[in-house]
Amino acid sequence: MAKRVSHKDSMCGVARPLDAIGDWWSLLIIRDAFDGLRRFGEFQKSLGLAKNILSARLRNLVAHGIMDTVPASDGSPYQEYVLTQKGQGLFPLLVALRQWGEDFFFEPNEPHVTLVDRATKLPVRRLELRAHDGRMLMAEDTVIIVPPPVGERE
Amino acid sequence: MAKRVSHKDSMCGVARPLDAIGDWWSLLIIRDAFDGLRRFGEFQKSLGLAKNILSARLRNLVAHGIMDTVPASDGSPYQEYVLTQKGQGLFPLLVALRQWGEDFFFEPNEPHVTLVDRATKLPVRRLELRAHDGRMLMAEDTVIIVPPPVGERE
DNA sequence: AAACTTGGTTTCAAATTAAAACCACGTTAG
DNA sequence: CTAACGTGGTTTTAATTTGAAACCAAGTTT
Repeated sequence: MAKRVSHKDSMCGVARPLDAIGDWWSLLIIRDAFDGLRRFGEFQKSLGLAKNILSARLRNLVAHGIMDTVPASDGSPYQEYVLTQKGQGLFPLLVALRQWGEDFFFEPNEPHVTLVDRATKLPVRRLELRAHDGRMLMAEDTVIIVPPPVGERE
Repeated sequence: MAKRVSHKDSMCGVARPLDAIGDWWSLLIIRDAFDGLRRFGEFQKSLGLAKNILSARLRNLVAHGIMDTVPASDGSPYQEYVLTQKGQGLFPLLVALRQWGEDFFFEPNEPHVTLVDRATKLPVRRLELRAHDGRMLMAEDTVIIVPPPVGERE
C-alpha cells in the first residue's frame, strides 16, 4: 500500500491523497465515521468486511493522520476511531462522490438516500466550481499551472 | 473488480460509484484525460503503470461509461480514449481531492501545481457545501435521510 | 469458573497486480 | 520487397493483496 511512488519521483497533488485513501474500503469507512460510527465492531457490521482488512485499513488511516484512536467514550476498555481535522477535510470529496453517484448510478426515479441540511431538511446544493470572482467554471475553463522554479517567486 | 456487493444487497450512493472508480489508477487516468491525454501510450507514459493494468483500467472505465473509445483524430489507425458526460461529471470530485491534497499533503511553503481559471489565471475558489438557501454547511450541519418507502411518495 | 463479548492477529487459499515477454498491425527505411 | 520500428495491446508468470475462517487475549457476565 505504500510503494506506489510512480516513475516521477515526487507525487502530484492528486496522487498523494490517493495514496492515503485510494482503495475501495477507506472512503466507506470514512463515510461511516461521518455518520457517527466509532467502534471497530460498528464499522465491521456496517461494511461487512473481513476483520483483518478493517484492521489494516484503520491502521492505515491512523498512520496517515486521517483518523485517530481515542479511549472509549463510554466506560468500556476499548478504543474508538474518530476523524481528525484532516479526515474531516474529506467531507467535500464525499459529497462530490455522492452527487456524482446520484447523477449517474441511479435510474431517474430510483429512490436513494439524500444529504440534507440538518436545519431545514432540504437537500443540500450541488457542489459547484467557481472562479475567484464567482463565475461558475466547467472543467474546460480551468488549467493546471506549475509553480515557478524556486528563486523566481517574489 | 465487480463482485463487491456487500452484505447489504443494494449498494449505497457512495459505494456504487466506488465500484467504478475505486482503485488507485482510475482517478489518475481520468485526471490525465481532463488534462487532454487521449492515447494509450500517453497515459502509460504519464502514469508509468504496466500496460496490462492500463488496458484493464481503460476497459473498466469504458465498461462503466466513464470513457469512450473513438477513432483517432489524427490519421493514425488507432483509437483514442475520451471522457463521456459521466466521466466529465467527475470533475468536482477531482477538484475536491486536489484541494484536500493541497491542504494536508504539502508543507506550508512547498510548491505544488494549482488549478486556475483559464481566463484570469487566478486560482479557483474552494469548493464549499451550501444549503438550499445558500448558507455554508459543515459536515455536522447535514444528515442523510432515507427515501420514504414506495407508495408513500406523492 | 465457564461462557460470552469485543477487538483484534494469524493462517492459508484465492484473486489481483505487476513486470516482462510476446505479438499483430501498420508505417518507415533500405 | 523486406527488414526494422512504433503503437497498442495480450499472455505468462511471479509477487502482493485480499478475504474467510480460525484462533486468541482481555475484560464481563452468569
